[in-house]
Amino acid sequence: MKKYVEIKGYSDDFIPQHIFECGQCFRFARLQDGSYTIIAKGRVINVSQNQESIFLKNATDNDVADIWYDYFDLGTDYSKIKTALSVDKHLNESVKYGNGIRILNQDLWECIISFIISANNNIPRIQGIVERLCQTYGDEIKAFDNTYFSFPDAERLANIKKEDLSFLRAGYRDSYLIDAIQKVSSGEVSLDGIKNSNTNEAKNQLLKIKGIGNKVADCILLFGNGRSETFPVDVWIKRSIGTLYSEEMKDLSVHDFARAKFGDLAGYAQQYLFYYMRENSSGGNKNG
DNA sequence: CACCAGGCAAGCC
DNA sequence: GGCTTGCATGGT
Repeated sequence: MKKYVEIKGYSDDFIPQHIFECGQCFRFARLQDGSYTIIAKGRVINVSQNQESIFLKNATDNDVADIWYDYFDLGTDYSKIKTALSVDKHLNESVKYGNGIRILNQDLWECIISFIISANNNIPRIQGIVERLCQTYGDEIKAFDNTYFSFPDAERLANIKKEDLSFLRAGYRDSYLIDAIQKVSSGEVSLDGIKNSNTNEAKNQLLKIKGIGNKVADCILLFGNGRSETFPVDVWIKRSIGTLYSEEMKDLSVHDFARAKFGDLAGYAQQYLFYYMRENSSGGNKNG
C-alpha cells in the first residue's frame, strides 16, 4: 500500500498553515518541517504542500476519494471566491493574508462538542480539553510511530455523568456537554435531521442544546455542516466589522450587515477576516 | 491583584 | 425583543 497521496492543481489555494491556524479546527499539530498532522474522521494524516502539490501521508487514493476530497473542500474553487470577495477593500487585505484558507468539512458531532467548549475560552485550552476527552473515550489510532485517539461519538459518551467530566477541566461547560450528549444520543436532536434540514431549521435544532447560542450554532453549521452562508459573530469579528465598516453598516447588526454584504460567501469572508484580525492584532497576543 | 479567552443562560425590564 | 451579570479554568 502506498504511504502517501500527491494532489496537484491547488497552488496557493491550499496552505496547511492557513487552513489549520485559522481557528476552525482544534485537533492538529504543526511539525518542525511546517507540515501538519491532523486527527479527523477516525484517521491520522500528515499534510504538507509546495508550489505544485499537496501531500497527504498515511492516506490512500481511496481515502482521498472517500474522505479527504470532501474534508478539504477540494471541489470548491477558492480562487473564484477570493476574487469575488476582494472587490471589497478590507476583504482584499484579509484574503491576501490568508490566501491558503479553505473551510474544512468537519464531523458535525465533533464540531458540536468542540464549539460548546470554545465559548468564553481560548484556543490552546480548547485543544487541551478536546484532547483529554478523546484520550479517555476515543479509539486508539496507530500512526507515524505514535498513538492517537479518535473523537468519541455520542453513543460512546451516552452513559457518562457530569461528575465523570471533571478530568476535562472544562469548568461550567460540563453540564452543557452532558446536555448535548443526552439530546443527541437519545435522538432528541438528530444529526441526520440537522444535515437534511434547511439552514434555519438546522440552527433551531442546534439551539435546543444548552451551551449552544447564536455564535456557537453558526460555527457548527459553517465548519461541521457545510453551511457556507453562515456568519459566526464573535468578539474579534464584532470588533473588526464595527471599525472597518462603521459608516457602511448603518443601524444593522454585525450579523445582518455581513449576510447582506457577502451573501452566500459570508462564511468564507468571516474566516479570512477572523484569521487576519487575530494574527495582526496589536501586541500579537493569541494566547498561544 | 486584575483582566481576558472564537459566549451562554438566567434573570431582569 | 434587548441588556446585565455570573460563570470554571488557566494564562498573562
